[in-house]
Amino acid sequence: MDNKQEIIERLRKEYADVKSALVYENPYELLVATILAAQCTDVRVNIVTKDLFKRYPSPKELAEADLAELESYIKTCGLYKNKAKNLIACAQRIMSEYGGQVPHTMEELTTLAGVGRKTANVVMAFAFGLPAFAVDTHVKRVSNRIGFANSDNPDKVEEQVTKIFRKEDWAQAHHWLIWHGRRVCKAQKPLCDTCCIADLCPYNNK
DNA sequence: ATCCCGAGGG
DNA sequence: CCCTCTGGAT
Repeated sequence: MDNKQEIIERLRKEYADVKSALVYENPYELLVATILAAQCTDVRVNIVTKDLFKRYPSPKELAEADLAELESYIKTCGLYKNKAKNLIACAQRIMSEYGGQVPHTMEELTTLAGVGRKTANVVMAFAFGLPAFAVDTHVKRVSNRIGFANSDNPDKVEEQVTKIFRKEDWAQAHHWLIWHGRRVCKAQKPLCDTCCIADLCPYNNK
């Protein structure tokens, strides 16, 4: 078993129980929550969406939302002017082009305002169970440190990492890398002393 | 001061 | 490649 496969098995074991911090019932809620999550913590998103989805339970209500009112709901998530405008445009397009249903392909999802490659991959993987791999800042940082990727470009990281993990592991691998990045392989003082793959990691051994 | 489960535009 | 958008947590 080569080095990378051993790293994968250790991550699988270490984070066997973890799942997304953004757990939502349907594609609409996951899509909105993921848009709100840009440059914002998952904890803050979960607080905001509790009230948000009472007021806007489906794309229909969100498409008819008043901009200023929507902004007041999501203000604490940051980047709120962009997000509020995008959310309304996004919901309007879901109503007019997709019959009120969130689409499930990369091409369709990325035509929605505020939805880029990362958000589209999250929706495909976790709302529709499709083989997709989303790269966020944690995934990018950890992948580069452990030698699974060699780029600052998220699209390039996605391309490189998806070749290393088996397709059936993509959804879980996304969470392994996120949780490893948050708990251990942190941006600022990574906890290499207690890391489960420290002996195999190029970043720790350089 | 730095980062957070980014996207869009130049 | 660069920049801007943004409040909150540490």
